[in-house]
Amino acid sequence: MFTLDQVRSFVAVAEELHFGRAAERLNMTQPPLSRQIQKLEKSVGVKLVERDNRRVALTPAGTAFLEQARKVLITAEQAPQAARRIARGQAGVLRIGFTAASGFSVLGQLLADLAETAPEVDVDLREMVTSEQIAALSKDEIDVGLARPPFDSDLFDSRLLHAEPLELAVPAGHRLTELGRPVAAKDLKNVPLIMHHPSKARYFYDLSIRNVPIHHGNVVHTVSQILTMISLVAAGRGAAFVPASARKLGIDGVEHLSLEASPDNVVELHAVWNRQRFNPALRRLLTALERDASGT
Amino acid sequence: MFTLDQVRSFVAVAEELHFGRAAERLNMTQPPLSRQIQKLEKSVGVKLVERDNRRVALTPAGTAFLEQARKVLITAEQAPQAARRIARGQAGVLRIGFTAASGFSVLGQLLADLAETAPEVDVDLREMVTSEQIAALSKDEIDVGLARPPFDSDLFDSRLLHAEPLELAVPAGHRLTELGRPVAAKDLKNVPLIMHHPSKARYFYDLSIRNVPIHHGNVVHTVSQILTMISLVAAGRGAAFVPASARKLGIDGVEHLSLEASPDNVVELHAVWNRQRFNPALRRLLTALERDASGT
DNA sequence: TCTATTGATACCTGGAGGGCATCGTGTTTA
DNA sequence: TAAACACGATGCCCTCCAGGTATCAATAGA
Repeated sequence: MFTLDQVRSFVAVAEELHFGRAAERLNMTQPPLSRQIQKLEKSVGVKLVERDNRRVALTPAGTAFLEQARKVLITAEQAPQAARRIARGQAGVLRIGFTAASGFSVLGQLLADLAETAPEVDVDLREMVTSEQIAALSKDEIDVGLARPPFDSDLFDSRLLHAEPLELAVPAGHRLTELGRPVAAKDLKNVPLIMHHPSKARYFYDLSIRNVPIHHGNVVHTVSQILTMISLVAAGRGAAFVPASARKLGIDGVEHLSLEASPDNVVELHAVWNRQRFNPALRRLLTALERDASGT
Repeated sequence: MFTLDQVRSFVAVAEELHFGRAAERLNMTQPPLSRQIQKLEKSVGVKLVERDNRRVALTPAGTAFLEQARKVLITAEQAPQAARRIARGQAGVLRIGFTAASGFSVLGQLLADLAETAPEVDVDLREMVTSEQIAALSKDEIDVGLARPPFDSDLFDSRLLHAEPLELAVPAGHRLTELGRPVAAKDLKNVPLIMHHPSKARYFYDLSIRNVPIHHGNVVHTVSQILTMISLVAAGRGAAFVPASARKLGIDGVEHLSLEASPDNVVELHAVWNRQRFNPALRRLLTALERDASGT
């Protein structure tokens, strides 16, 4: 097989139609150039350049090969460019795992920022719960997750994206809406509750019971998705603890009530990524987040 | 700049994700392969393969480069094929110069044969008189001409394509049409003649006066193209010596009469080409001609 | 803790590629 | 017509790089 240098030599000769000048252009002397062309012809198996002491011309095969040769050189020269752009994070694909809840809090703004700062980065969105995201990060199936802590900080790095309080979603016209103050634990004594699944939505489950002592007899449903909870609230099945941003969903028949202030009442959403597999486009995402944070 | 070998090495590593196995596939040992990858990364300017003692994986940039690398290899491997096909005469362009007169004798059959035996050969047709064809062959503007002898046999090789007698074209209803025998020189005593141009159509001019002693007083027009002659004959301006194949033109108002037999009365048409610039597709054309000749 | 695996490194060797000098041949010049 | 010239090919030498062997270093698993 021939080498790229031989191809370059051939193109120079084909363009100059003169070995001496071609050699000059290639910063070498004429003899090794002659030999390179001979080798190229041998490996292609065809005479490419017709030459005698006076005249250098391409054979028909040489003319055809010249076209191909240029194509080879161009592809070879362009090959590193895509790689470099991706390495700089200017292009490429960023696979983002997100929880349904993050979908109505930060995801929209985040995507808008990313599109502005790194328009050549394609985004691949996959909705999954936190535990699935962690697994996907380990298996290199996503580049970054929008998930709830805690994370194993040996394997994963993370950044706080968004913090908000839990609130109580109640059916419209519920008696608690007339309370005139934040809802306290004692107000919930006889209120039917739609609770988070203790393992599948462990983060919310833990957070809820840490803030409000639950009368387990009041729990009428156990679900794992915030959206499902809100639907059930709208259907009048009971009240539910949901992040403040769930207001943005604007579901009819649901009202959102603040809970009594507590330092523990903070729902956190983090961007998480695998320390070992840092996708350069991720840096762009983080830059976008920084701008976002400083802007707010 | 990187080499094709480095690209091949990278593709092997990317596919195996294991230096030892990749080296085996490349018929080499692992250490030089590691170095090739290092060099490639250095020349691309980007880390392409993430590796530690336990794990080999492509970086995002590496994934992008792999795609490009495969493209480079494919183009490089295909480059010689077109050249080889053309060298074998299986493809390419054949530029054919032809005289207007050959257009209605052999050209059609020749193109049909060529299309059958070498369908991938493209044909570039250019109408020109013999002298122009000779000049074009010298300047490598056509690959083969369909022309009249003589040719300088040092520079050009040729092959007889077609031989036919000269005939006399007369206006329909001309008194010679009632002769009932081939026209002889004496029959032309008072017939107005349309003659060939002595230099531009020298071949026909020489041939005509060699066969029939011309009364120069009878010459009413001097033209260089057979088609023009026939048109003038159809217009009743006089009679003209034209090759037998001119009958095929089927021009209304013209009748073709045989001339008295003579061994000199042979109009020859040759395929001519430059000995120094033999287009491989030409060999295909000649093969086609051979078949044609044996078939007739 | 010991061993197996695997990529990186050190060192050596053969071959490919480049440079210089020169040849062969065809063209131009005196 | 002979000498000078132009240009690609060839011979010879030298350098440098790719590849091989041996070994190291780091990690995972027993």
